[in-house]
Amino acid sequence: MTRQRQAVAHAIAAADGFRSAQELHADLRRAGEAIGLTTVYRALQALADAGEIDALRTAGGEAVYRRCSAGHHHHLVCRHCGNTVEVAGPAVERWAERVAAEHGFRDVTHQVEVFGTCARCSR
Amino acid sequence: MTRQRQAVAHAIAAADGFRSAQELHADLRRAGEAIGLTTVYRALQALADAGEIDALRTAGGEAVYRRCSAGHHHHLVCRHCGNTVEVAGPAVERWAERVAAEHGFRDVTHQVEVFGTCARCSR
DNA sequence: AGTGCACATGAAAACCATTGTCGACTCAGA
DNA sequence: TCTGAGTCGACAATGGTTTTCATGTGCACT
Ligand SMILES: [Zn+2]
Ligand SMILES: [Zn+2]
Ligand SMILES: [Zn+2]
Ligand SMILES: [Zn+2]
Repeated sequence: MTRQRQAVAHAIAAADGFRSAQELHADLRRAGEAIGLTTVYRALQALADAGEIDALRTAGGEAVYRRCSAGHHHHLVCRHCGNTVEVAGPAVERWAERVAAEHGFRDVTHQVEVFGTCARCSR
Repeated sequence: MTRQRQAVAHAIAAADGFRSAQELHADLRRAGEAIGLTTVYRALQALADAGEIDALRTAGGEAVYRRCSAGHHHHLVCRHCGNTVEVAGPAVERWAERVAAEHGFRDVTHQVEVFGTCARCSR
């Protein structure tokens, strides 16, 4: 683990909610870290491959990342401020398994995201 | 509705599963339709805005579209052949509403996709 | 310290889906 | 036929991401 990768891992761990590669790069530079944009992309990809962070794509096509506790769970995301709540969904897990089995599908995975306006932003 | 938009609507209706704008454009050209790529993008966007097709983004950042029956539902997608089954999910709807309400979120939407290997592809 | 080597870095260039521009075209209505 | 609103599409621009490649760095072994 190099200094740069540690810096990226730390930056994403310190951030709340979503951060794009470019934002993280700007954050790190602002904090005085000497790191290239390419390296940030590579570090994020490595972290995502290792399952230590979660990656998804915005409607605009930008990849965004977030730190993510271990274990399977889903997210409730404020579409205004990006604030994210991790939620468990046993009902969804069972539903996904059942509906897949009914249609003969195997090796099932699923993707569930709930978007809304959080209490703070709707005030 | 112009000839070009009809062609796009027809092409996506005839296709099974996902198709990107560029693929549809290639399909149409191959079929002898004189249509520009820009127009395909605009037609797809119009159809998506009208709720007549479903849009989502691949992991590679490409936007893909599929014909989609009216009404709210989710999809069970074969990750090998792209074969798609529309499924209703009342249990998921309720779960999403409840979990959002518990955290004070409003104006809730959700995105649920189930991926697996279909019966034909797992043989 | 010196050498060798595998791997990480990062600036710049390439990539590529998507969007903007703008002149040409279509067609309905006056 | 004139007019105007709307559509089309070749081309250029945009912008996030990936690739390239020359350089740097950590590390084992002497
Ligand atoms: Zn919020
Ligand atoms: Zn789940
Ligand atoms: Zn299949
Ligand atoms: Zn639903």
